[in-house]
Amino acid sequence: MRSSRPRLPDISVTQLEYLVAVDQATTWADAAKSLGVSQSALSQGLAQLQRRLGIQLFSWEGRRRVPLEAAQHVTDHARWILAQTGDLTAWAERIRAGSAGKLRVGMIDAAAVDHFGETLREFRENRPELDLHVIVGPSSQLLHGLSTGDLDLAVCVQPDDPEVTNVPLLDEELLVYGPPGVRQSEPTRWGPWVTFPQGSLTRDLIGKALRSLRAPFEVVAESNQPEVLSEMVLIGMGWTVLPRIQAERPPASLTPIRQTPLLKRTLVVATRHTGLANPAAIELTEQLQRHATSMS
Amino acid sequence: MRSSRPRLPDISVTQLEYLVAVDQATTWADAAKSLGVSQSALSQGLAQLQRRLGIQLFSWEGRRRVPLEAAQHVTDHARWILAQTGDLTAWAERIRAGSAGKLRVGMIDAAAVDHFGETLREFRENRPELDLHVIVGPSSQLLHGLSTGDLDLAVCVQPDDPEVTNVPLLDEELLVYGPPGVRQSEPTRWGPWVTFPQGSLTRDLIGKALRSLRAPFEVVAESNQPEVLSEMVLIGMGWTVLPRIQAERPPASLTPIRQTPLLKRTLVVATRHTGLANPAAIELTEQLQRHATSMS
DNA sequence: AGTTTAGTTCAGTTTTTCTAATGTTTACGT
DNA sequence: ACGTAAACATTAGAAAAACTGAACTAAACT
Repeated sequence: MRSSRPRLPDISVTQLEYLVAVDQATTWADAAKSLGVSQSALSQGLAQLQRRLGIQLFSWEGRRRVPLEAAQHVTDHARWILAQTGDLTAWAERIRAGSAGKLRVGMIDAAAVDHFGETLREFRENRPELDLHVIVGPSSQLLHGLSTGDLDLAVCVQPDDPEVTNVPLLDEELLVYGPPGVRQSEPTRWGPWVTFPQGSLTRDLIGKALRSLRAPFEVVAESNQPEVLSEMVLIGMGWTVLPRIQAERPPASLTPIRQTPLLKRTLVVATRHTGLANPAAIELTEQLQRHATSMS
Repeated sequence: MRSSRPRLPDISVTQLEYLVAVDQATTWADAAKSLGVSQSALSQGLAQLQRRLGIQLFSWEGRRRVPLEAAQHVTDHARWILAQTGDLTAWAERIRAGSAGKLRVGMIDAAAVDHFGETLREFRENRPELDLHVIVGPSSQLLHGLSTGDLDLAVCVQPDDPEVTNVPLLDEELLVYGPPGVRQSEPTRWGPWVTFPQGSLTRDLIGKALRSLRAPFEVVAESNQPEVLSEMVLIGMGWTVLPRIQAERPPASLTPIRQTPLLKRTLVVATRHTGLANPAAIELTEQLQRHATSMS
């Protein structure tokens, strides 16, 4: 299993950065500016990348370049590689700085507010030297942040993504809530629904659970904010499915249609699996696990 | 979640190549030769890498350089990054060549010979344009090959490695075999054992299973080749645990101590999880799955 | 002590990548 | 329709990076 690779054609990290930048900016000139290089450098760099890979990544549409399908694949992969090299330099930085450094954490709202607010506060308090940054958002966004290297760690709904390592923290029970005055009835007569937007992992779980009960899943309103969903249920827009902790809390407290949960969702700590783990990330994970088990 | 990274310090792919080359060669001069560059280039490149990372990777021992502990971590990570960029260029090459290309497959002996020999033959026959290369070895070696980018796909014992995606193929039952003439007895009186060498995944499974039966696990002989283990049992060296298909086959056919299996091991298809999958790898995986299910 | 070995350093060259300026094509406004 | 702006390419030259060959240092052998 001796390697002796046939020497990779030198695709440079810089060129991959160009590719990602172009994907995020509206125009190549913008992308160049965001990287602090000339527009010419970016243009030449991308041309070079195409030559080295030997495939076309962009085509023309009027006076602007549009990514071919191939470009999207390469860009995704490039993001991943950049995240990895980022891990490498970040790790080196930590070694140099004697293990303090930076930790960027993502959390879904329920985790940040209801389950682990206290954990987070405590963690931050105990490590004043750590540059801790917390981002709250839906799971899908957090996972994207992980894969682009914008986050080191995320507490989110358990994903089905092999590119991410996850360790379970706790199970949350989700119940069905209807507008005030609605009484028990068979699932087939439930709905319509107000719930999380498309792309939400929790929405997918809810959809699956309802379908397996033969309940219709017609969605009439969407929001990522559970408080908004609660309000909509209260004003009679429709039904929803939420974790108890989010639904049965002032100011818009709901009462469930039935006490038995519709489904459970598992909250996990997700990370890029890297051999070069951030010690702060490890400690936070351990602390989260401790708090999670002490809660259940 | 806009990225706008702080621009990575230019860790170059070439420098990472130097690092793994140095790790594999006995001397830096050798490493340089294996890459086809001057020894001076390699020396300067590594010096540069240390400066960019800001940490020391090597120290002195007499007139030669020895890797510090940090170097090992960085090297492992570098291997991974190189494998990923390798995937990128390989993918591009496939696109260019109209989806033919190269596929390097690893298999453990039982898979290559007993379970999937026919599958492999058929696959190769149906794709004469494909440059297929098969390597047979123990699971641990195959997994290492995956992580270094030397293999695209491996059929091996299910590993516990988050860096690798695996899909189960089939379960194999492993039974306990003793020297000729030995009769049934309680597990505490089994052994001594001839089995796979340290580091073998299957050996670990066997060790665990035996311990849970309170059977002693004293090993008196080791080999990666099941035929060798069989022979050793026949000449009375000790006991062993093997898949039925490998133990009960001429020329050295054994009979099990008891009919109930000691444990099951799961064979899987393992790959690096890359968004840029090799279509040939996908097809082979599917074919393996079909054959596996039709067998059970 | 003399020679070989392992790796560094230096000077000069080649390669790569950059900037600045200019060129080309398309879109837009009046 | 014509001038102008926008989006990217191209070119030339400068700057940076990477490489080679040769000289250099220090340890290890003989």
